[in-house]
Amino acid sequence: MTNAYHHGDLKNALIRTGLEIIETEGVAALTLRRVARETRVSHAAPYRHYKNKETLLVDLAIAGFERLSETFDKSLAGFTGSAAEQIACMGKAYIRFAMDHPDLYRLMFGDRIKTKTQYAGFFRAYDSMYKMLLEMVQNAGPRAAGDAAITVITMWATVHGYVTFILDNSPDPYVGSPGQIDRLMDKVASFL
Amino acid sequence: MTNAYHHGDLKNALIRTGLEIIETEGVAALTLRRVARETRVSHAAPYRHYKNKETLLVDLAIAGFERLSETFDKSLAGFTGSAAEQIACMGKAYIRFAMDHPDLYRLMFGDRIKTKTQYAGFFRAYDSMYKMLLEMVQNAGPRAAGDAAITVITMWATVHGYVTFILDNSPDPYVGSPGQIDRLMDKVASFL
DNA sequence: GAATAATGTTTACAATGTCAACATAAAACC
DNA sequence: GGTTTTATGTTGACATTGTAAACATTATTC
Repeated sequence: MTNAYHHGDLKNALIRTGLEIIETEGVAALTLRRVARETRVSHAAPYRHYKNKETLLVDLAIAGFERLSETFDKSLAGFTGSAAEQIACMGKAYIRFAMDHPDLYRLMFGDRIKTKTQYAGFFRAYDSMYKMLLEMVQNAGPRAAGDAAITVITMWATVHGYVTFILDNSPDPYVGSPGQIDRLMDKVASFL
Repeated sequence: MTNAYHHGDLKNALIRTGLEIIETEGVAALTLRRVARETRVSHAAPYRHYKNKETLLVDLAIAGFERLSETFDKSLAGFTGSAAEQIACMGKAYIRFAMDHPDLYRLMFGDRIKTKTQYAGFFRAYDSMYKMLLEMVQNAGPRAAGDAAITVITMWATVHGYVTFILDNSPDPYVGSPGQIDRLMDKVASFL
């Protein structure tokens, strides 16, 4: 397995190292050569597994979606409450995830990765999250299909926009305070 | 003025060139050396006017805020309608601006510029826009001061989040269609 | 008019993404 | 079992970039 020459599981090792760098020093510190270095491999080795830097970033973003999914599962495990309460709970979990993993979140939703839909794995991760939200809104009460879509988009846009205000900078000094998050989520839940 | 050696107005010329590059080829194509080249000046000349690349980007973002302001003025000139209609009108102008100048918008609101609040000019531009929105919401009807703030944040976050869905990629294939924009803005106006 | 400050240029450097040429281990095939 | 092929590493090279230092030229100030 772990020869001197052949690594054995380099691709996953690169992903692990990449996530580590993103979480500790941010995406700006993530260079291909550094990922290689910290995985104890030559600077060109990643090219045997990735066409270029962006395709590695795609895998890191996909890993991010998996973690976000787990966060949702945990926050909803054994949750009993109205549809609106459930949505508020998930929204808060979403915001906390973004605040805890700012650069990973940016990688998933920002413009660092261009034309994301061209990457099948990325699209799957994104789309399954959208489908989950759609289902949740539809379970909250009967409505026309088109209406559920616009409701989901509006809610998600609100939370996502708010999160980027927190992460990137805020037009208002109170952005991101716990009290404001609660009030924002109350409003979002009322979109139903 | 325009000597062979001393340019005369290099700083503004750099800003003009930078905006040109952003609008035509995007922020990824904007390198300091290229801005210098297209301004017909040596690659280190910008350093007499800017500490580093980021400080030039800050000036470009500020120019973006000025343009967005003008867009608002135009879209509201002679507008007569309810407060809700006015907000919907401005929201649509905002979305159109972002779609027309995607990379400039990203520069203004994205994470390309770190800790924006440290730049006084940037903060002023940002803050005056926030104040304007706040005033508009307060004019729509009497409400507690704290309530106006959360209302503005929610509205702005929704529109901003929606815009980044359009620019970066969309979880839903209909994101960005004219009909959807109208329906989203109806919802936003109802936040009042 | 000389000293000084402002504003250019040239040269240099380290870091980065990427490619080509080469080396070695693993797998497939006879 | 040995040979060929493929997968997966390494080394070395290159152009581009941001940035700093040293130097040149023009403006400004005393």
